[in-house]
Amino acid sequence: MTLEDVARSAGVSLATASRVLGGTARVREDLRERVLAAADRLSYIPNAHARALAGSSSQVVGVICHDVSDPYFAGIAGGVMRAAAAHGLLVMLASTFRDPAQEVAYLSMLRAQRARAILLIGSGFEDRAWERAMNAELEPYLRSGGRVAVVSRHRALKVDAVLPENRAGGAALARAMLDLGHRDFAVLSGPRTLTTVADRLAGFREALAEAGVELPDDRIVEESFTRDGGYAAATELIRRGVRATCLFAVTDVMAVGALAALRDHGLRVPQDVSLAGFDDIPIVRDLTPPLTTVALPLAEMGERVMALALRETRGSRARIERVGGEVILRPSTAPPRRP
Amino acid sequence: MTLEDVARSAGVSLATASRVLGGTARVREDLRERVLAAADRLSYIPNAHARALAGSSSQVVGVICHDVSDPYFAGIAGGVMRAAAAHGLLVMLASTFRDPAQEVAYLSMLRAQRARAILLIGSGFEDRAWERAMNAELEPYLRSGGRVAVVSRHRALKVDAVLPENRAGGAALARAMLDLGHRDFAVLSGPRTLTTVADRLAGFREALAEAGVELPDDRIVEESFTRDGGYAAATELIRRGVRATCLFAVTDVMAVGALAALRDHGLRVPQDVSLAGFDDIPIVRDLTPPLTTVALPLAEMGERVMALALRETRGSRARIERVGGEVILRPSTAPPRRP
DNA sequence: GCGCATTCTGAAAGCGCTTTCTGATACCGT
DNA sequence: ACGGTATCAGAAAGCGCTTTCAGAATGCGC
Repeated sequence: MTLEDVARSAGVSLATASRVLGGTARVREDLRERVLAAADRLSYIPNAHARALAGSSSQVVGVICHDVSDPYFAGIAGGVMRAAAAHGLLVMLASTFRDPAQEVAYLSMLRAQRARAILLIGSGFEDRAWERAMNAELEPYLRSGGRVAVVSRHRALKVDAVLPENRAGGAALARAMLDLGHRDFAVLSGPRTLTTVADRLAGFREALAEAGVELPDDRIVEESFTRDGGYAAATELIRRGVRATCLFAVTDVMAVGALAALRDHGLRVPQDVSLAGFDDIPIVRDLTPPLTTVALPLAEMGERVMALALRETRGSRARIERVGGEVILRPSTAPPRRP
Repeated sequence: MTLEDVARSAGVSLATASRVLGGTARVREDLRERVLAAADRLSYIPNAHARALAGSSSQVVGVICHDVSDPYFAGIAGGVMRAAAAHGLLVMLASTFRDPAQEVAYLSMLRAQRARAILLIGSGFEDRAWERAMNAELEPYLRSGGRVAVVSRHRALKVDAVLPENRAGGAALARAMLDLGHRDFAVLSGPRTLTTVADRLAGFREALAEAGVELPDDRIVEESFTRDGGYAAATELIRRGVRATCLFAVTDVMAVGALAALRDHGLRVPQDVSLAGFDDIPIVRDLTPPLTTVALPLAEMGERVMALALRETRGSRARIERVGGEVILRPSTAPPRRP
């Protein structure tokens, strides 16, 4: 079933049928209706490939994230899909499972698909080779008219970005904990080669330093960026006998694991130790105790990054939108027990 | 940068370059290398549209689900992506946000994209018009060689399917609760027009009936399929003064909301009331108390439905794979308090 | 050293669509 | 009633690739 069939069945030329279905130009009303009727009658489905090839448009945007099944990315992806739907776009979603090489590979595939825009969601890697490879893909893509926007990347790329207030959020959280009276901290960290982690940690540390509180390196445990990573990190801290009154997990997902580990070791939150996370994924308010965290408007971030990628932008420079960073105090943090 | 440029730069014909890059036929070693070198030198990126148009392959599979940001779908989507990556496929993911019309629209878009396979994830709707529209899209797609596989649909569609043991799981859960000594039940239900809900409910009810236990309709509260829906449903039950000793939320996500509602109303789980869910999304084991539920291997379901869609299948009939259904007893359920 | 079978390469025909470009038709003023 | 200007339909040229089809080059046996 091709356009030609439709045209023939409607008794008009191929060009006219194309104009009607594409809405490209004015066509006399009666012809228009005949074409539409024919298309309907034959249940014609246009071939997106032929369209893209001839026209060079493409109704597809590509999204690359670390892992869709992680609530953080799932939340952002939800926002992206909503925005895409509003524009009649299709989304190609790829999970790299945190493998830099996969990310480059997907980028290249999305280029081959002539995606109208490419969104990179989630932390970049501190890795020179990866960075070079990414830029080698991105730069020609941009030059060929592709649009790129990112969430949570470092500034190496000169593209539009939605930037969570990682550093400021970390700092705000630290101040909030200091205000509660805490002086002994420990951090459950993800891989520090991820910019997101580095930023959150840096902000947290700086705010502590400003208050004259040290955060020695042995108070930072580095584990994978998952629930089990959080569990392992908290367990390790306990094993080491670290006597902190407040734990900061750099993501909520890790905090969930940490909470389980603390409970399993007979520590009560917040009576024995306070625990805070980062992201405000939906579930954390339903934990027991509900988790103090730094809020990020996940779905909105997805919508905004999509909007950035779609905006007309001939010549204007990269736009940065900062979001979130507000501390949400919940019962998982409390003043430290008087010794 | 087209294949022609590569061919010219390598000093071979277009056809030869195509054969080398497509791996379609044997090409003399030295020519092969020259083509590869030229492609690399020019950082050639093939045009997937031209490829699909000429060849009729397509490296893309389409996935339609209700909502990626829901942990249930996110988990399955994770499995799908993993399987897709293993086959070098790209995934177009669409969220319908539970709108049947959207589902049909996406199906049509994916057809236009000539997706190699289309996966429908999640409950179907009990809606004749929708069913007709879906079949009208699906049938020609299948006839044109497209592959379709589903997770959790009813049998109206004659396609490969991964079917969670909704009915059997509901029944098994009911029996487990009966074994604990419960006789007074209430159900926090999602829209019963969704086949998934209907099946879980039916299984649950049947098993109760077999034990001579009634589940009157006023013990079933129907709310939206979300955390807040669960909260609302539990609140409504409390408002009505229903004195059940065991609550069954038809999805874990609803159970999360229900747990919050119960706590907010001063009811302890499981001392005052037992609560069970369905799906075993990752978070529920970290709730307080950890939630009894019926396990579904989400990621595996994603991988299997992808495998079904990809298998060679000239002529063979639709294959059904049943998964999950095992009751996981956790502390959210306990014997009822002796009155 | 010749003929034939066997690879392998190149020319060319599409795949289904968009978009000039050209030509036909209708409409306006005078 | 006529030339000139808008409108609008149709023919045809690609978009970048795959894949026949036919022909060139190679290898083999005798």
